[in-house]
Amino acid sequence: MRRRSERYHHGSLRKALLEAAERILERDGIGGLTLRAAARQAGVSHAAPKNHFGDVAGLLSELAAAGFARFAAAMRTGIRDDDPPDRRMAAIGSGYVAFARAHPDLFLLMFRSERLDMNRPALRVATDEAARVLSEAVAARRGEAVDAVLTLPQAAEIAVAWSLVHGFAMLLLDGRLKPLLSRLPAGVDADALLAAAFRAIRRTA
Amino acid sequence: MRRRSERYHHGSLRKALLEAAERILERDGIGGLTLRAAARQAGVSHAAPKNHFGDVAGLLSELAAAGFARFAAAMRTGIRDDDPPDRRMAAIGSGYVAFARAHPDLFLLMFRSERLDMNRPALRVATDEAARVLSEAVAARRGEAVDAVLTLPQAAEIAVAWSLVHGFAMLLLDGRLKPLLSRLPAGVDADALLAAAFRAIRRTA
DNA sequence: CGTTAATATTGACATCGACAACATATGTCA
DNA sequence: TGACATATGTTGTCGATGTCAATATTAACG
Repeated sequence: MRRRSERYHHGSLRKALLEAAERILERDGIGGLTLRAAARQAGVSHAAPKNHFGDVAGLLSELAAAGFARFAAAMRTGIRDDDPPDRRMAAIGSGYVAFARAHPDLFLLMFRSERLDMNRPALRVATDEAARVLSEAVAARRGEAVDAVLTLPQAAEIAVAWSLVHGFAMLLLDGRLKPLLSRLPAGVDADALLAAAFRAIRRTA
Repeated sequence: MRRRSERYHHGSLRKALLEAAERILERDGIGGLTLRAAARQAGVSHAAPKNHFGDVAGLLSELAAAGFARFAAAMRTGIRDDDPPDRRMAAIGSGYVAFARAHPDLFLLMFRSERLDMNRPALRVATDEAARVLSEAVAARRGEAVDAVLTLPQAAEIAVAWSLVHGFAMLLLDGRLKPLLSRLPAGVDADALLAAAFRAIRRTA
């Protein structure tokens, strides 16, 4: 048995390519993540990824799908079953933004539809799972069961919660909140601003 | 005097390239907008844009700057001076999302920091101008003057309003709200959902 | 053991951003 | 007016990328 680097067949190239891709994402950002770069990082030829992912959208979509699975798990870990609904919502929202800040390039990739293939089953499943976290929390706060069909007020409450945390995360990652933060007293960072935003919403809800 | 297509010097190539770029953006989306494509569309050689914009980030940044100027103007046109503050806020928010829907690819470009050069003076000026629209409206609603330094509640209110409309617009453009909309009664579209979201916020504020 | 399918490599092509060298027009100043 | 410096465009090239076709190697399975 030859050393792995000399073997013609890798054995688990699919997983290796996904790990390579994520490493590149962390190191070089979204711009550095190319098919050929992933192949290099995994130590295979430039055309090897084609067998496992088809095209570049395939690789990115599978990576995004794995990201959404971890994303959903991260949002759930912050909540406890005996938390009051309001507190659960805030915990989920904080988890949403915390994940975006912890894995900024992965998060941006996950929401860059133009480079993804939303028809990939893995990606659909993963996005649905993540969306369910928020949807269930809103239903619980309203004291209603989760149903296939939504009322407009239900949907509006989901849209408000989701848009708020998503917008905050995107603006933060894009550096657009910097001018706002720089006009605040020293020591007030993005976390404090988000917490204050939650309070402002709560006060009026 | 030769016909324009035969002239060596274009005369107003900078403007022509920006117009070409915007047309490509509308027709082919962000992925089709390249330096060479803009040059082709303008009828000049592939290296001509270099003299006016330096690199690709330069062209995209100038295009984004022009977009932000129109964006700020669009948000302002919806408001009337005799409107109550709450109504002004809603009008600005609607204008925000309406612009994103009317010019989706331009909007996405405007917030894609990785492809922009935020150090370009024109872009800084334009983003500041757009941010001021929201900032002033929040100050007016709170009955406070616009000041260089912000209190945390002021900033939180700006962050809430901005994040809400920005998140809604981004999720909508990325197609992420489709599952939510499909679970709503027939006839409820994105506009209705946004209006309901504003009502939900207002009710608690 | 032999055949078929899966997996990986090599080589090629069109396109892109960037750069260098060169061509042409504009404008300025003596 | 005329020469010269500068701004504006063109051509050619380079390395990198995604994709495809052709080929080589291995695994799977009867």
